[in-house]
Amino acid sequence: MDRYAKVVVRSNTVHTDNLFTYKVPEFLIEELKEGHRVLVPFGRGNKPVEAFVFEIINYLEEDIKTKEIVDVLDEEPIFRSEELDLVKWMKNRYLCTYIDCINLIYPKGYKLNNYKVATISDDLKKLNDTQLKEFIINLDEKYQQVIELIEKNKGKVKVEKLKFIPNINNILDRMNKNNIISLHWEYKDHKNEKKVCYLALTMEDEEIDEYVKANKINLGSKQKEIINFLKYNKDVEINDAMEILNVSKKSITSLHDKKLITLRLEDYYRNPESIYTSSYKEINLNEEQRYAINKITSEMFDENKKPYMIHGVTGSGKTEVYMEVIDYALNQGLDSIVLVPEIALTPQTIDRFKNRFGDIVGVFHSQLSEGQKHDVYKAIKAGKVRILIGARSALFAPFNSLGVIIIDEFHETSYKSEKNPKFSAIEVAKYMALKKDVSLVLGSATPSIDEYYKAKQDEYKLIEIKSRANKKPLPKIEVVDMKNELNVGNKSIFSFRLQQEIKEAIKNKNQVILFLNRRGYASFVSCRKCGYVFQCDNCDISLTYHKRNNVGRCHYCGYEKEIPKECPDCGSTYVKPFGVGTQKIEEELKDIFEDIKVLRMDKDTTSKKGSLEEILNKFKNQEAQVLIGTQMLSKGLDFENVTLVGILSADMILNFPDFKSFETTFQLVTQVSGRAGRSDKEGIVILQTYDTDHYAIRRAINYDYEGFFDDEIKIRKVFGYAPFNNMISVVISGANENLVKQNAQNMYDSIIYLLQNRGINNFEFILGPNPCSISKINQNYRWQILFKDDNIEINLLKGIIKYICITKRDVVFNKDVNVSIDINPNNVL
DNA sequence: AGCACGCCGACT
DNA sequence: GTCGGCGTGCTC
Repeated sequence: MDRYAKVVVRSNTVHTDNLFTYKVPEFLIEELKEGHRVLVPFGRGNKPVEAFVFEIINYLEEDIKTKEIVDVLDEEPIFRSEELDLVKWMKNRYLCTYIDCINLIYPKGYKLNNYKVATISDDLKKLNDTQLKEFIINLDEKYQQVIELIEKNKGKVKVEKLKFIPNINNILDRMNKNNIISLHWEYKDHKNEKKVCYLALTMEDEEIDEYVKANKINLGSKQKEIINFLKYNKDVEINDAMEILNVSKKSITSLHDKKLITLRLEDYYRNPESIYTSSYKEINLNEEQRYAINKITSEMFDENKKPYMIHGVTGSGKTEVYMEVIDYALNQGLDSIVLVPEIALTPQTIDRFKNRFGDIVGVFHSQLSEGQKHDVYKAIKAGKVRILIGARSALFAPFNSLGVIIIDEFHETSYKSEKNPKFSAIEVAKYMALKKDVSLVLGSATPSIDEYYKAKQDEYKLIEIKSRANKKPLPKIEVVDMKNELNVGNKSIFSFRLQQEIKEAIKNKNQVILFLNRRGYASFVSCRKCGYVFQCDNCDISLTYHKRNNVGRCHYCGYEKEIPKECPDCGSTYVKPFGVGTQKIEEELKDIFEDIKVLRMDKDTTSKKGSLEEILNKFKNQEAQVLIGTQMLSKGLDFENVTLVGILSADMILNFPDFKSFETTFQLVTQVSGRAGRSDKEGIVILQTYDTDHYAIRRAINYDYEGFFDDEIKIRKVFGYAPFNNMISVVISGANENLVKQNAQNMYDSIIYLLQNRGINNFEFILGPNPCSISKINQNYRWQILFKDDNIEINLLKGIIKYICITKRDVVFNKDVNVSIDINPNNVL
């Protein structure tokens, strides 16, 4: 019986984002499985490309011509059927391509390179040397050049290496047609796996000297050293040997040539103990923690269990709960995934897991190279890594028996991807939990409003932890009204109250954390006379002033320019920086408190590898009294000597033009406050704001999450925001402003037309087209249309957007504009 | 997208 | 008739 395979072809465009049907050749019928990686001829030139088998069928659904699969690329399928389902689900949910999803869940451990080659045609090969020479001499000069190059390259040359010849494609075409050369595609399948080389002697220790003598082998002193070393050390890694003995690779290969040693290649990852033994440590868990652990572990093998949401105040010991749950799972033979918001910011968490569980803890994040990712995947498949800590992409790790997924600080925006596929790790985790019966645990001190609403609707089992693990109360938050500070003549960024508390903390040898949501020195530079504001040349963004080298820097594209003394517009010298950034805080702090030691933690000081750890260690070792930082500070840092937290301006986040800004304010205030008083010392928080009456501030200072939730959910309901509606953002961008605008309008008109055809005449759920809040990034103008699934079924809405933006893309949009679809985006800038 | 192919004008 | 360049349309 005939067999056919429906495959997804590796080609990075939406135009080929379909399932293609290929005939399965006779010799592969037995072997080929769904999830296999195969090689198929694609396009008119039958270019060999990598493809992924999604389905195997034994009849053709319609009368289409098919080509045959060339070969299967790996012994085993790389995807299980549940992973294929996940790809299909994500593609549909986030309106992205198959390949976007495949790239996400399968690190490119293998690289398939294809290239076109030219060889002498079979006809010419039949000629003898003199005939050939005569034939060539009569050819066009350019033809001769090509043949020369082919012969120089041992009868075969890559077409891409001939590109320096003008009009080469035409020349090759004609030579091909005239049967002078033949053109065809070749490929190479690279395995991108890291291997380690081990050395060992080929014979017993005693025999070796005799063998050397008997065969009269000359050994250099270095070579003798290696042999002696190997007598006493078994299985030496080649790099170690080279380093310890200070020998070159040449000496080692030469010993190998003399058949005295063997070289053995093995997979890169270390061999940790693969059998897990629980290292019992007395941990004092409080009743609430124990309840949470019991609840989750007792239901681990229940079918159709709901996901859990742990709402625990800052410092409530959620990590201990996670670790106990994971420990239980391990003892039951189940593996775990722990998602953290940003791997770089959580060295403390990783340390805690490694201390407790040892070598079976793996780390995974997007900054790893493709090869490194592949190594981690292999270790997971081999059962050598059983707990994986990572950013959102760690969710797709190929565990054989996954039992637990934990998402820590799940309210963080980093769980939503900004690039294709623009997935939400929480949504995907829920999908996976449902399909695989995994225990999913979301934890946060400040749950996002939409998920908490769902918890109240019984989609989650809500577990509350209301007391801190150290039994200390949460630090008191004191509000300072900055309007009054101005009235009493304090123009400084620091209120008198905050200054007083800083003094007090330093006197008592305690530490201080100051939080400000903006890096740099000043938020913008402008001319006091004419109001000119320095802007980025590439983006619609004002430049942030960085005092050290007197430049304005764009925080979107990195553009920098020197700030002149005179206004480029009116020529006046009243050019001044406005607003405050972390740099300015540092400067002003040093003005007020002489001899104070300050550390600054923001994107500017932590961009170098290892610099974050350095800053954290310095602060931990009390080398500085004050740590100034941005958002980064809110993410789970634990310093026992911090007694004072200063929030310098809560308004900055509050006034952000986004519907989630109140939620973000509440979360940041709560999280940052939670950094104080984490050990035996009690903490205090000073919060400075101009808007003392705002409910986000009032609720936050009382740690009243429920109250904030009640206030906020009413507003969300009235305006139809999440969780009551989904929001879909379509951004059209391009270098030509008019074209972008026109295309946005074109899309709007097409959508309206389709909706009217379906009898829908109320378009209030569509906003736009409008220029984006940030109307230009990197020389690209941006227009936006926003949709809410108000009065329209989400799948109908998505179907229409998909039809316009993907299926009919070429008709609706110019090829020079870029169309980006985001389902429930983090922000709508 | 990326590739092959076909059409057309220029030039010998 | 040949060369060089560009526009077009399809991909199992």
